[in-house]
Amino acid sequence: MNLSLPDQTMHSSSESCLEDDKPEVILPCFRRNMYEEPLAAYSNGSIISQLLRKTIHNKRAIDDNHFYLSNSVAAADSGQEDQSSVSSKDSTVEAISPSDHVSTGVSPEEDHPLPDHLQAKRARVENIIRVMAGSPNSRQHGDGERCDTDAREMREARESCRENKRKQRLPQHQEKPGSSCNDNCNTKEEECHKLKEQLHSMQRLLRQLQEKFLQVYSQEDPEFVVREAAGADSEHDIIGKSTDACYIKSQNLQETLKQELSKAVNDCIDKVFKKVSSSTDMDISHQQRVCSTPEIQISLGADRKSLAPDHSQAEEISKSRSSELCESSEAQTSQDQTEALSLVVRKPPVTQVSSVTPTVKRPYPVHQTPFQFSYAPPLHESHILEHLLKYGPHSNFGTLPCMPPSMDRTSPDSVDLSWDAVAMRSKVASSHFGHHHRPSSMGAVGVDGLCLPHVKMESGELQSLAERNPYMSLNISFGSTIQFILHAVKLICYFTPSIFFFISQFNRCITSQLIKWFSNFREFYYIQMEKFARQAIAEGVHDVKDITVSRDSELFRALNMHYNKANDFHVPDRFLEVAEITLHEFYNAISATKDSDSSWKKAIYKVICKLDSEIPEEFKTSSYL
DNA sequence: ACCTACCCTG
DNA sequence: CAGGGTAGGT
Repeated sequence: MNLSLPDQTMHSSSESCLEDDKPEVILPCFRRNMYEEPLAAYSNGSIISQLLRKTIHNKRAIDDNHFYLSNSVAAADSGQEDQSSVSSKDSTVEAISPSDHVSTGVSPEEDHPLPDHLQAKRARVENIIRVMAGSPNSRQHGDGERCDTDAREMREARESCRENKRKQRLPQHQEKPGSSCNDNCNTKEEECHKLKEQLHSMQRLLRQLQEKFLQVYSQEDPEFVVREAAGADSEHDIIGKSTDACYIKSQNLQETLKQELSKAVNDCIDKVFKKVSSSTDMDISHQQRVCSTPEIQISLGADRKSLAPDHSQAEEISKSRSSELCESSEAQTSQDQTEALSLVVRKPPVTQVSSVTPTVKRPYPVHQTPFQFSYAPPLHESHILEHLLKYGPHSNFGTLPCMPPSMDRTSPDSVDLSWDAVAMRSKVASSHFGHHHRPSSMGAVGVDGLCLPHVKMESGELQSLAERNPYMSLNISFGSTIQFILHAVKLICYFTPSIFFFISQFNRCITSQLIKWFSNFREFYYIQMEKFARQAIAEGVHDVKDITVSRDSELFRALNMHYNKANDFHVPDRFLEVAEITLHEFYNAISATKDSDSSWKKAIYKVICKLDSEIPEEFKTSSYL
């Protein structure tokens, strides 16, 4: 833990790290996309429908594990080909994204009028979006910088909301008359934020999808690109008259995507390392060594087709979601992070591990690798780091090896929140972490893998560390994960050595959290001591020697209930001794009326802190956690 | 100015 | 257990 760093530097680094959205980094590869201009021209309300219309309806892509995307696509699908499912769709979509209901002139829904309640809902959503469009913060999308600014402003607005909440809790009674209005405003504002973020997410997500589809079709059917480039007419042709053809193509889409993505894997890795090695002489041999560890070689040597099709696609979708839905997921939960970061790392179920391990023995690039090492500055360190953490250096950080599928779904939240939380706040919502059962992909990485001193560790050391510590050795692929992340971190440092400050901020927040916890524990301890000391005095105990602390003592039970509720830890005898001494100190001080002094406890603290014991080694590792 | 302990509140 | 105010130390 490094607490001696310049705060201002760290703050500036970390804050900008976390407050920036990164469409600029994510999307450079899309700039050549012919969809870029139409995207920018679409209104807020129409863009989703337009994009969805362009998107090939691949029902196989609809995976329950990816509810967000599935609902988006399902909405379009059902609108076109299965009106009977409208009502069920509505119930599903309602809580997901209002964007799904927003349509334009080409919407098939026009041909099939919606039920009244759906129309009302649609009108409501459209109205909200119109309000957003008219707000000062609202802008047309398709411009990365603007998205960036929007996201930042939304965060600021959320912070402002949070600030308002905080102020409302203050005993300032003058706010009473307007409190309900404030609540309404805040609620509405939050709703707008949610919608806005969801829109952004959907736009980016769909843009990625378009890019992928475009590439696929450009190879399978060069005319497709020509038709697409021809403009709206050809688009209508594809969407309307040629829908069947699209569907037929969609049958092969999954396989094609898989193949294309797989083909890109080795090429990208090779290119990246060639570029890196040619651009620097920094320890590149080591990095290559890291990337060619036997474990990784196994994966490299594996047949690309060995990637299960479903998994491959799921991975693809997951990747998209990983990046696109960070903000929206956070917005959907609409919760401040109020719970402590789980520092205890637990093993995920083995079955879950095995199901995802094959995909993450190594980074998986895709054609549209948003992060390119040749991409010129200005890239803020936070861009790179966040992107790496979201995508990995080759766009696949969303499927970390030690993340079971269930966590995979929440990975965007987890990743994003991890960094957000640790840098902005010192706490992380447990809901995002699977209620403390979250595997340690980020926990261990954040605390250990990215801690700068640890970065210097060789991968072998990390592996052995993982093996020694059962709370770190989550599964067999933990080592490769660490290697992967270690590698990513090193590469980050090529661009931004000052990432160190971000890491420092991370540690600072972790430290602050720990300080708070220990402070609370300590507080409870001394409160109990004072309480029982006064109780003894009140009960007429005259001799301090009459006050003892044993395992049967009420004091001990109270403390044990607090620290060791499950009673699964054998409290050392030494604690009883120290507790008794503490009690005596309090008794004596109170008896001597020293408690009239405001700092009378400090003398006791001084005495007690000298009695502290060494923490046993085994306790530090795992077995008592 | 910054950090921390202490204290209080919810 | 967390958040926040305050006081005191550096």
